[in-house]
Amino acid sequence: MELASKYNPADVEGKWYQYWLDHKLFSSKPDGREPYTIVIPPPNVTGVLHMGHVLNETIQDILVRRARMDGKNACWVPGTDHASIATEAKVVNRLAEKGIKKSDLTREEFLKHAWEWTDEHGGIILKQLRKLGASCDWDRTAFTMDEKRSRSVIKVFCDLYNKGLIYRGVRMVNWDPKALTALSDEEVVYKEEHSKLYYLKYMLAGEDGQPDGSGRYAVVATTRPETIMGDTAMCINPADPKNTWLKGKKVIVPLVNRCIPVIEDDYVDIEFGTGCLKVTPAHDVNDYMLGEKHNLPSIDIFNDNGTISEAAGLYVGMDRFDVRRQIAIDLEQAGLMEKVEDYNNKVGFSERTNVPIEPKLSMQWFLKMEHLAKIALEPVMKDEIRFYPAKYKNTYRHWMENIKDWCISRQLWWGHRIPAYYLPQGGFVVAETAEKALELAREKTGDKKLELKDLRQDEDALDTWFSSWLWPISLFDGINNPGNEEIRYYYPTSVLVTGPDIIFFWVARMIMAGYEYEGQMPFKDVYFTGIVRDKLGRKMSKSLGNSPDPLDLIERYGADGVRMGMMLSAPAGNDILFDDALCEQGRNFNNKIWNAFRLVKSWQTADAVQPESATIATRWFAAMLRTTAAEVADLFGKYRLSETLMAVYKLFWDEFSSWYLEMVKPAYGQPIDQTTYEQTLQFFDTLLKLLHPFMPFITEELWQHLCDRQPGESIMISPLHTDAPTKEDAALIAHIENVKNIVSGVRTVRNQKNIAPKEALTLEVTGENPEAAFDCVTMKMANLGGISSVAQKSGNTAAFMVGTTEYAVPIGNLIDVEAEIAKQEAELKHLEGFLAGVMKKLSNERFVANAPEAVVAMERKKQSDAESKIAALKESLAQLKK
RNA sequence: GGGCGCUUAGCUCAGCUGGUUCAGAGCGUCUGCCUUACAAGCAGAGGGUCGGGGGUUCGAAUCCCUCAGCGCCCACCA
Repeated sequence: MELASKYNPADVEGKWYQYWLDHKLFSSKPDGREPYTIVIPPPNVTGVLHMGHVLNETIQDILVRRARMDGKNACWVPGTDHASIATEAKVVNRLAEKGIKKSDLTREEFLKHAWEWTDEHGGIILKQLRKLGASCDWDRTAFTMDEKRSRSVIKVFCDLYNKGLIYRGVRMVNWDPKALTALSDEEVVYKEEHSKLYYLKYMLAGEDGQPDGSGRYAVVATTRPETIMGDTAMCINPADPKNTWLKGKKVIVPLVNRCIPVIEDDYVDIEFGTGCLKVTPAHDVNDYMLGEKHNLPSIDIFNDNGTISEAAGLYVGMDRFDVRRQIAIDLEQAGLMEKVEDYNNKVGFSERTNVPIEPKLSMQWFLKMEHLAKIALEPVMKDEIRFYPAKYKNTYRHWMENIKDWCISRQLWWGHRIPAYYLPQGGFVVAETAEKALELAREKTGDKKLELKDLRQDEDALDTWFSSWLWPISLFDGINNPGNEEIRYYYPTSVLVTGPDIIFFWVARMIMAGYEYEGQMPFKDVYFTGIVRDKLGRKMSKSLGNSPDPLDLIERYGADGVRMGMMLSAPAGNDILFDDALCEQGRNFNNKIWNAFRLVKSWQTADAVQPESATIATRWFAAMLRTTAAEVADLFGKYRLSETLMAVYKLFWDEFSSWYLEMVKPAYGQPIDQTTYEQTLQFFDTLLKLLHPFMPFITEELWQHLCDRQPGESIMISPLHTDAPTKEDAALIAHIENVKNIVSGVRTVRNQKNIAPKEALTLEVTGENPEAAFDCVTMKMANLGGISSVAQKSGNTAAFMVGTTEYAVPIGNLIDVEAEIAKQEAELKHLEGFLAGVMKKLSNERFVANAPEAVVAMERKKQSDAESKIAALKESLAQLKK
């Protein structure tokens, strides 16, 4: 078999992915094994793969693949989200391009377009995931709006309604004037804006003031002068001395000339502006509260699209921002504007359409959250559900403890339609189907002649998250079919991998639904990833053009290379500074593995006795492997994946390739003994398995080549088994660590003296040789002709220390006495300083008295070690100076 | 305004309940090598006193206080 000297991912990735699919290796069914379940955070159905997905899905795939090799029944369920508002916006835009307005279509016609769009673009992202190597059980692919999921949503809505947790009412909500729908509080993003603070004159009514600006007036500071048409009161703080004169008065709204009362409420901040607040109950949350409290009328001056309504009387039909500009001019001209100041304030924007939201009174459906928050808080605080990193527990608690009711209705068509049916005689019923609704309606009204056509279903759809929050349950049909085999087996899921930005949108609500509908947590662990940024720390964005196309990266570096690049810098919860160079490192590592494999497979075997150096090498590497495998298992348990990868990386590159393979490598053209060869293949097998979760493709390719495999065999389902490290392992590893240091010492001498690696040297050990048992390894690795113990090293040597032992390489006339003296004197100085520090500690009575014995003993050992090193150095220097 | 987190080598980060191998890793840098697995490589080297200040302690990167800078989340100040 011929292997190219460079690994080419394109040759193997597609092949093995198909192989895994063909042999159904991703599929999972309940059985006697321990389940390991992950549900994918469903990407938007019409979305395309971006770097955030790559991070998230790579982590999930690593966890799932590892669990599979640990002998668990791993099930990773894929799917997509209908993303109500986002998708509807896309469809609306697309129709607009064709010159079609949404308002010209019926609901049915619009939905037909939406489904076409979904069928056309839907699932592209899932196809892209396959390129990454994602081992999802594709047969389970779900959609939040497919039949089962939809039925679950409707059933849950009805249930919550019947429990009295869902209600309908007129409330102040966040209105998106572009999407023409209400939003939940979580969908509003506040941004700092440079705006103006306008100081408006409100003339006193009656004898004191005149509408033309002469006479007495009060000044109100506002950022939104365009809302004055909705003013129904002015409010002052009763404790505000500078405004007492206004008590009980009436003022005139500028331009509008409406007479409104001055009310008093300690809500008003005396320090802000003039201490006078205009009250617009229809267009500000706080004003709404004031309006309720003081029984003020409410004038809704906006249309749904943000233009001024008839009710305003002025500027009718103009856009809200145009009015702001115009009214400032008009106020100025009327002499009713005292001044304008620059001002920074926070403005709420719609998360999806990015237009400023308008607080608006409207009839919406709400879910009461108090009960749900209560059942969901404790399990997280008590670590029954563990957050990684744990700091998000605080965030979670704060939200849960300050929770408000969830506005779940959206004035959209793309989504789950609210199953409420209005009756001709008023009122409504809530039922899972129209037929059941009719039954209920007949019961409720006593009118047996009611027909389906008499009922009118609510036009609104549900918030997208009202389906996502059921995801871990609905994927196993636990809502429609409670207690079924799948839900019992796979639920609760093992871990949720997601970003902290959706902790409220999704994570918290899934926990609520989990306890409400399954009586237990939806997942045991939550792994919060960071945000993927570019190497300068900027968020990736289309406008900056700093977001690489994942598929392009895969083409350049291979999927394994990209996965590794991503994971090299991905500690849980920290932002990821992504750099192509990391993928390059990943690709290089692939190549390293590839070439190590080529070396091993190039060896011819012979029926020969295993050399002692190889015996030691295999014993040592076996110890190394056990030790690292244990470390890896531990790190996996803590979700410290980048560290896990680094541990395996170093094991393969440094320990296996640079040390082990060199230790056992036969001379050029020579065969290797059978024992060592088989042992090496065994090591390779385990190494590939340790690597497989991180780099599935190359490991499968090489594992298949490692020995003859049967069709259907695969590394991804072959168990990873390693023994626990032993005490002897640690001792052996420590010895070889010394050997490595000795070898490095000799190599440094070679480097400094320009001695070719081929030229054999000899080594002198002053005094007893502590690593004599490993001399054969030292000799091979450092290319030494011999190692001898001497009482005193010979002249013309380059010396170095390992531990407390002095080693010397005779280098004949290559010696540079001056340089050698300088080097040793520098070391001597350093050691003397070190010893002085140790002595200071030991001469401190309080240290000796208070510190634990072991610590004091350690200092004593440091002292004696330093003293013996110093003695050796002094002797060596004396000799050099002769 | 409230809360959380961060500040350790040029870069990205690890250092848990204070004391052995505590000043580390990877990358980058520098030097020498095309040595028949790998130049996407090999061998070697240099580099920080742990943001500033104070405190607790026999002993602090590690605990406490404080200052500075950065980041995130939440909040109705018009």
